[in-house]
Amino acid sequence: MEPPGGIGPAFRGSGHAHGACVDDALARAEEVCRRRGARLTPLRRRVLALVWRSHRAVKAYDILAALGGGRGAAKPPTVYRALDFLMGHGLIHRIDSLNAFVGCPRPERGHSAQFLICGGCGEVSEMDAAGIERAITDRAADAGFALSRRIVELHGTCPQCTAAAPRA
Amino acid sequence: MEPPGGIGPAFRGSGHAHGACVDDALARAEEVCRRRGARLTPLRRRVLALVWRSHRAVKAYDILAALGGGRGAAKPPTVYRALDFLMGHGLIHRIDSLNAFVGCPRPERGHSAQFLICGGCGEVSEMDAAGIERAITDRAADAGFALSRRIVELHGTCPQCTAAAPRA
DNA sequence: CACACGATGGATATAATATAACATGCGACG
DNA sequence: CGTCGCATGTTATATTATATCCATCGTGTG
Repeated sequence: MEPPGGIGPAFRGSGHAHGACVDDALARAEEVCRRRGARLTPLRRRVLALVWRSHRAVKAYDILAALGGGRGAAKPPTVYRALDFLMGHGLIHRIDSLNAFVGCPRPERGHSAQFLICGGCGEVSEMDAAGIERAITDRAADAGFALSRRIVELHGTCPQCTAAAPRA
Repeated sequence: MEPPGGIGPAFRGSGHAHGACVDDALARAEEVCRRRGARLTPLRRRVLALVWRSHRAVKAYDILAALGGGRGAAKPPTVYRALDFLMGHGLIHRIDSLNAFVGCPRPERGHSAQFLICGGCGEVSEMDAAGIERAITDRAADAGFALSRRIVELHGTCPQCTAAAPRA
């Protein structure tokens, strides 16, 4: 079974049914696209499933390889275009500090997320913390700065990895 | 007077004495290195000055080019090594969402910064907002997550560019 | 002085990430 | 049927970053 999911504000322990988790994500994606008249083509669906293979951030070239990087196979633009589409519809997020991508657990809601990124297991957990959001909004307003994109990527160690660490 | 250029929470207008601003930054860097026994060599100093040429984030390969990218000239590792040194001593910050670097206006203080990045003029303003910091710390603690690096990069439009914009 | 050592930077090569530009297939719709 | 637009394929290249090995230089030590 896959490494477990950092969905929701807490990292999850080991036992979660990741298959169902992926299926849910794909179902939500279908729904979102259907409502918007966007086309979740087989390629895009495949890329989305690959992003959801784990709860870690996935690199574009790993997706490329998984699609079959050899001859007659996928080329970089194919992957980047699919990723652009998925990002455009909020189905995945880019983690800039890793040059990598994670599935969004709540694509329905336009949200501005914060990410907890564990350096031990690599899991990425998405939060939508109103307090952080508000502090940022307030401070930007103080500066007269009109916000567009907010990037909050928090690196550290998740509870499971902290517990598993032999010692400091 | 504040150190210039996007320093402090406010963006500055056009007229500031940038030469003095760079000189100050270099002087602060000398001081920081001296106190730590670190060597701000001519190369590193030159790279730092190039980062400070503007208050925008500077790309590694632009620095490379400015050092003389031609024959007999600087190669990528030279630049990246200098940048690593400067980051290690808190003299510059990396802006992950731009793959670029900005000078740190307050290298003396270990701080965790937030960046306002104007999409119009490209200026980057560093903040150290206690409220944002606290919200992040609290929320990470809630999740049992041990923070190491915090990345807060806020894209948008600065007051000057907003004012200059023809209309919405 | 001779020498070892560590820090610095040079040189070569390549890895990793991303996009530009143009071509092809294919379904919708008049 | 024609053609329009979108998705994808194809080729090439741009951009960002690192690995590895080597040369130089100052410093401390025998």
